[in-house]
Amino acid sequence: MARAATTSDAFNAVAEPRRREILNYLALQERPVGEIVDALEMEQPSVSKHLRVLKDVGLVHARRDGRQMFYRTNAEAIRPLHDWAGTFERYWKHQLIRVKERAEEKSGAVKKD
Amino acid sequence: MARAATTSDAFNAVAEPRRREILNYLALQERPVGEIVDALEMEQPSVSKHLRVLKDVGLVHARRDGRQMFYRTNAEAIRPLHDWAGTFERYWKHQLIRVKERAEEKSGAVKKD
DNA sequence: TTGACATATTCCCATATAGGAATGTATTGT
DNA sequence: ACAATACATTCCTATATGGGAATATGTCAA
Repeated sequence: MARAATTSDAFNAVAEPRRREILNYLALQERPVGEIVDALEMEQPSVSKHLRVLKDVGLVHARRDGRQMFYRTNAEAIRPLHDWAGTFERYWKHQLIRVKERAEEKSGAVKKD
Repeated sequence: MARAATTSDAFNAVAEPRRREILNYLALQERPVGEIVDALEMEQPSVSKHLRVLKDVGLVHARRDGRQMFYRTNAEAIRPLHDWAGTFERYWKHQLIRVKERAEEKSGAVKKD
């Protein structure tokens, strides 16, 4: 079997750097495709294709206004990713504590703040 | 150009569901490959290959003990992902506030708690 | 050294891109 | 209706898988 489709979920969709750039840009406010093309200096078809992927997994919402299509980031869809990564927070905090403890042992100092 | 390599960064590496399972499992404590195989019911070569990818991007650390290789999650490497997703936190909070406000408008109730 | 155990790597293949080029579609102005 | 504008989709191709099977490598025990 090949790799999972980028359209399968948010994890795969944000694995692409350009798509993260688009999400960052659209988080500030909704924008028509043309502005994304100009701002991020990407080819228009490329932007449309990335937006299609993002829309399919629910990471962006689209609204038509005349000839333009306005897109905006649906931050809510990024939460599962944040939550998953967050489950490791206690582990990296523990690691930092251990690093700090070792540093204090080495220095021989007993800080009391 | 094809899709970016899974070894290019943590984002690509965790896009694979089985690799997230492995990271979850190894976060609790270090484990030899054989236990991962048994616990997650995956083929041994498959586990070794996923571990290789995870190690290449720094998401796990390995330690040899006799014939066994013990792996453990390097939570620190997951922080960039958590941080990136976290930049959207204020946006989804805003959305929740708006949803709440609309709900209150509709109900016509003025809660004072 | 030989055999067994624990992992890692290689080979093969079906599949899914991502980018570039070209083309199709929707909407507006005249 | 027709041209122009703004996007979306299709076609093509090089590339990168991820799983299964087979094999190679590393380590320990006798």
